[in-house]
Amino acid sequence: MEKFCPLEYTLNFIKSKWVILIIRELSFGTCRFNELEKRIAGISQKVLTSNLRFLEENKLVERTVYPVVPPKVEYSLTDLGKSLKPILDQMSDWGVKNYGK
Amino acid sequence: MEKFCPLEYTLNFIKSKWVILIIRELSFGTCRFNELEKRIAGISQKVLTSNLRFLEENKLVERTVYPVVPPKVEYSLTDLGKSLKPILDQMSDWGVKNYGK
DNA sequence: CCGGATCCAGGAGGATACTG
DNA sequence: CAGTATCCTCCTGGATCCGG
Repeated sequence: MEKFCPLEYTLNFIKSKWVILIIRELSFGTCRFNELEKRIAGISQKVLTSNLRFLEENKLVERTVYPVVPPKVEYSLTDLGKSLKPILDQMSDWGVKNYGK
Repeated sequence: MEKFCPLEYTLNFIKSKWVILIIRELSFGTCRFNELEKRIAGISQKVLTSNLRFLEENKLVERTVYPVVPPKVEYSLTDLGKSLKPILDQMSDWGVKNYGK
Protein backbone atom coordinates (compact mmCIF):
# COMPACT_ATOMS: atom_id res chain seq x y z
CA MET A 1 0.00 0.00 0.00
CA GLU A 2 1.23 3.42 -0.98
CA LYS A 3 1.64 6.14 1.58
CA PHE A 4 -0.46 9.22 0.92
CA CYS A 5 1.61 12.08 -0.43
CA PRO A 6 -0.13 15.47 -0.42
CA LEU A 7 2.36 16.86 -2.88
CA GLU A 8 1.68 14.08 -5.36
CA TYR A 9 -2.04 14.42 -4.73
CA THR A 10 -2.04 18.08 -5.70
CA LEU A 11 0.24 17.46 -8.64
CA ASN A 12 -2.27 15.04 -10.11
CA PHE A 13 -4.69 17.91 -10.58
CA ILE A 14 -2.37 20.38 -12.19
CA LYS A 15 0.22 18.34 -14.03
CA SER A 16 -1.58 18.63 -17.34
CA LYS A 17 -0.71 21.52 -19.60
CA TRP A 18 -4.33 21.83 -20.66
CA VAL A 19 -5.81 21.65 -17.19
CA ILE A 20 -3.86 24.65 -16.00
CA LEU A 21 -4.84 26.64 -19.06
CA ILE A 22 -8.49 25.77 -18.52
CA ILE A 23 -8.33 26.75 -14.86
CA ARG A 24 -6.72 30.04 -15.79
CA GLU A 25 -9.38 30.86 -18.35
CA LEU A 26 -12.16 29.98 -15.94
CA SER A 27 -10.56 32.09 -13.22
CA PHE A 28 -11.64 35.09 -15.28
CA GLY A 29 -15.23 33.96 -14.94
CA THR A 30 -17.88 31.57 -16.20
CA CYS A 31 -17.37 30.47 -19.75
CA ARG A 32 -19.11 28.41 -22.42
CA PHE A 33 -17.59 25.37 -24.07
CA ASN A 34 -17.20 27.04 -27.41
CA GLU A 35 -15.64 30.11 -25.86
CA LEU A 36 -13.08 28.01 -24.02
CA GLU A 37 -12.21 26.23 -27.23
CA LYS A 38 -11.55 29.53 -28.96
CA ARG A 39 -9.54 31.05 -26.13
CA ILE A 40 -7.27 28.08 -25.52
CA ALA A 41 -5.20 27.98 -28.67
CA GLY A 42 -4.51 24.56 -30.07
CA ILE A 43 -6.79 22.48 -27.89
CA SER A 44 -8.97 19.90 -29.60
CA GLN A 45 -12.59 19.26 -28.75
CA LYS A 46 -11.83 15.81 -27.46
CA VAL A 47 -9.09 16.98 -25.15
CA LEU A 48 -11.11 19.91 -23.91
CA THR A 49 -14.04 17.65 -23.15
CA SER A 50 -12.02 15.01 -21.33
CA ASN A 51 -10.16 17.57 -19.29
CA LEU A 52 -13.39 19.30 -18.29
CA ARG A 53 -14.85 15.93 -17.26
CA PHE A 54 -11.80 15.25 -15.15
CA LEU A 55 -12.05 18.64 -13.47
CA GLU A 56 -15.75 18.15 -12.89
CA GLU A 57 -15.26 14.72 -11.31
CA ASN A 58 -12.77 16.22 -8.91
CA LYS A 59 -15.08 19.12 -8.05
CA LEU A 60 -12.73 21.77 -9.34
CA VAL A 61 -15.12 22.85 -12.05
CA GLU A 62 -18.90 23.13 -12.17
CA ARG A 63 -20.91 22.34 -15.28
CA THR A 64 -24.29 23.93 -15.94
CA VAL A 65 -26.47 22.75 -18.79
CA TYR A 66 -29.26 24.93 -20.13
CA PRO A 67 -31.93 22.83 -21.86
CA VAL A 68 -32.25 25.02 -24.92
CA VAL A 69 -31.70 24.71 -28.63
CA PRO A 70 -28.97 25.14 -29.61
CA PRO A 71 -27.36 23.65 -26.52
CA LYS A 72 -25.76 25.94 -24.00
CA VAL A 73 -23.32 24.69 -21.39
CA GLU A 74 -21.43 26.87 -19.00
CA TYR A 75 -18.36 26.04 -16.97
CA SER A 76 -17.10 27.78 -13.88
CA LEU A 77 -14.59 27.20 -11.11
CA THR A 78 -15.79 25.88 -7.77
CA ASP A 79 -14.30 27.32 -4.59
CA LEU A 80 -11.98 24.36 -4.56
CA GLY A 81 -10.90 25.17 -8.10
CA LYS A 82 -10.36 28.81 -7.23
CA SER A 83 -8.16 27.79 -4.33
CA LEU A 84 -5.63 26.42 -6.81
CA LYS A 85 -5.16 29.84 -8.37
CA PRO A 86 -2.47 31.06 -5.92
CA ILE A 87 -0.38 28.02 -6.76
CA LEU A 88 -0.69 28.68 -10.48
CA ASP A 89 0.15 32.33 -9.93
CA GLN A 90 3.26 31.39 -8.02
CA MET A 91 4.29 29.03 -10.78
CA SER A 92 3.75 31.75 -13.33
CA ASP A 93 5.88 34.17 -11.31
CA TRP A 94 8.66 31.62 -11.09
CA GLY A 95 8.54 31.15 -14.85
CA VAL A 96 8.79 34.88 -15.52
CA LYS A 97 11.68 35.28 -13.13
CA ASN A 98 13.73 32.27 -14.13
CA TYR A 99 13.09 31.83 -17.81
CA GLY A 100 16.31 31.08 -19.66
CA LYS A 101 18.50 30.53 -16.61
CA MET B 1 5.08 30.13 -33.39
CA GLU B 2 3.95 29.46 -29.85
CA LYS B 3 3.65 32.29 -27.38
CA PHE B 4 5.78 31.86 -24.28
CA CYS B 5 3.75 30.86 -21.26
CA PRO B 6 5.57 31.15 -17.91
CA LEU B 7 3.03 28.90 -16.23
CA GLU B 8 3.59 26.14 -18.75
CA TYR B 9 7.33 26.71 -18.57
CA THR B 10 7.40 26.11 -14.83
CA LEU B 11 5.03 23.19 -15.09
CA ASN B 12 7.46 21.44 -17.40
CA PHE B 13 9.94 21.18 -14.57
CA ILE B 14 7.64 19.88 -11.88
CA LYS B 15 4.96 17.92 -13.65
CA SER B 16 6.67 14.61 -13.09
CA LYS B 17 5.86 12.69 -9.94
CA TRP B 18 9.45 11.54 -9.65
CA VAL B 19 10.98 14.95 -10.20
CA ILE B 20 9.16 16.49 -7.28
CA LEU B 21 10.11 13.60 -5.03
CA ILE B 22 13.75 13.96 -6.05
CA ILE B 23 13.71 17.69 -5.43
CA ARG B 24 12.15 17.14 -2.05
CA GLU B 25 14.78 14.60 -1.04
CA LEU B 26 17.59 16.84 -2.22
CA SER B 27 16.11 19.79 -0.35
CA PHE B 28 17.23 17.99 2.82
CA GLY B 29 20.80 18.11 1.56
CA THR B 30 23.33 16.57 -0.78
CA CYS B 31 22.71 12.93 -1.51
CA ARG B 32 24.33 10.03 -3.34
CA PHE B 33 22.70 8.17 -6.17
CA ASN B 34 22.28 5.01 -4.19
CA GLU B 35 20.84 6.86 -1.23
CA LEU B 36 18.27 8.58 -3.42
CA GLU B 37 17.27 5.23 -4.85
CA LYS B 38 16.67 3.85 -1.38
CA ARG B 39 14.76 6.86 -0.09
CA ILE B 40 12.43 7.23 -3.03
CA ALA B 41 10.29 4.14 -2.77
CA GLY B 42 9.47 2.43 -6.03
CA ILE B 43 11.72 4.37 -8.38
CA SER B 44 13.76 2.36 -10.86
CA GLN B 45 17.38 3.04 -11.66
CA LYS B 46 16.60 4.06 -15.19
CA VAL B 47 13.94 6.53 -14.18
CA LEU B 48 16.06 7.98 -11.42
CA THR B 49 18.95 8.43 -13.83
CA SER B 50 16.91 10.03 -16.58
CA ASN B 51 15.15 12.37 -14.18
CA LEU B 52 18.45 13.44 -12.65
CA ARG B 53 19.85 14.11 -16.13
CA PHE B 54 16.83 16.21 -16.94
CA LEU B 55 17.22 18.21 -13.74
CA GLU B 56 20.92 18.62 -14.38
CA GLU B 57 20.36 19.87 -17.93
CA ASN B 58 18.00 22.48 -16.60
CA LYS B 59 20.41 23.55 -13.88
CA LEU B 60 18.09 22.59 -11.05
CA VAL B 61 20.45 19.92 -9.77
CA GLU B 62 24.22 19.74 -9.59
CA ARG B 63 26.13 16.52 -10.09
CA THR B 64 29.52 15.92 -8.53
CA VAL B 65 31.58 12.92 -9.53
CA TYR B 66 34.40 11.70 -7.30
CA PRO B 67 36.94 9.69 -9.34
CA VAL B 68 37.26 6.86 -6.87
CA VAL B 69 36.64 3.14 -6.83
CA PRO B 70 33.91 2.27 -6.22
CA PRO B 71 32.32 5.27 -7.96
CA LYS B 72 30.83 8.01 -5.85
CA VAL B 73 28.42 10.56 -7.26
CA GLU B 74 26.67 13.23 -5.26
CA TYR B 75 23.65 15.26 -6.20
CA SER B 76 22.51 18.52 -4.73
CA LEU B 77 20.07 21.31 -5.53
CA THR B 78 21.31 24.46 -7.19
CA ASP B 79 19.93 27.81 -6.04
CA LEU B 80 17.52 27.63 -8.93
CA GLY B 81 16.38 24.21 -7.75
CA LYS B 82 15.96 25.45 -4.20
CA SER B 83 13.80 28.29 -5.44
CA LEU B 84 11.19 25.74 -6.50
CA LYS B 85 10.77 24.55 -2.94
CA PRO B 86 8.17 27.18 -1.91
CA ILE B 87 5.98 26.09 -4.80
CA LEU B 88 6.22 22.46 -3.79
CA ASP B 89 5.49 23.38 -0.18
CA GLN B 90 2.40 25.28 -1.23
CA MET B 91 1.24 22.33 -3.28
CA SER B 92 1.80 20.05 -0.34
CA ASP B 93 -0.23 22.35 1.93
CA TRP B 94 -3.07 22.38 -0.57
CA GLY B 95 -3.05 18.59 -0.66
CA VAL B 96 -3.22 18.31 3.12
CA LYS B 97 -6.04 20.81 3.35
CA ASN B 98 -8.19 19.55 0.50
CA TYR B 99 -7.64 15.83 0.41
CA GLY B 100 -10.91 13.99 -0.05
CA LYS B 101 -13.08 17.03 -0.80
C1' DC C 1 28.29 1.98 -7.20
C1' DC C 2 26.46 4.16 -10.93
C1' DG C 3 24.68 3.92 -14.49
C1' DG C 4 23.65 2.70 -20.07
C1' DA C 5 20.92 -0.23 -23.51
C1' DT C 6 16.88 -2.40 -24.77
C1' DC C 7 12.12 -3.69 -24.88
C1' DC C 8 7.49 -2.87 -23.70
C1' DA C 9 2.83 -1.16 -21.72
C1' DG C 10 -0.30 2.58 -20.72
C1' DG C 11 -2.08 7.06 -21.05
C1' DA C 12 -2.21 11.89 -22.93
C1' DG C 13 -3.35 14.08 -26.60
C1' DG C 14 -3.68 15.24 -31.95
C1' DA C 15 -6.68 14.58 -36.47
C1' DT C 16 -10.83 13.82 -38.41
C1' DA C 17 -15.61 12.69 -39.01
C1' DC C 18 -20.17 12.51 -37.30
C1' DT C 19 -24.68 13.79 -34.28
C1' DG C 20 -28.79 15.28 -30.92
C1' DC D 1 -23.37 24.26 -29.85
C1' DA D 2 -21.46 20.76 -27.47
C1' DG D 3 -20.12 17.03 -27.62
C1' DT D 4 -18.93 11.26 -29.29
C1' DA D 5 -16.38 7.94 -31.90
C1' DT D 6 -12.07 6.26 -34.06
C1' DC D 7 -7.59 5.94 -35.02
C1' DC D 8 -2.92 6.94 -34.32
C1' DT D 9 1.49 8.87 -32.31
C1' DC D 10 4.49 10.19 -28.74
C1' DC D 11 6.29 10.11 -24.18
C1' DT D 12 6.70 8.51 -19.42
C1' DG D 13 8.03 5.15 -16.89
C1' DG D 14 8.44 -0.06 -15.57
C1' DA D 15 11.46 -4.42 -16.11
C1' DT D 16 15.54 -6.50 -17.09
C1' DC D 17 20.22 -7.20 -18.38
C1' DC D 18 24.88 -5.61 -19.11
C1' DG D 19 29.38 -2.72 -18.25
C1' DG D 20 33.17 0.56 -16.34
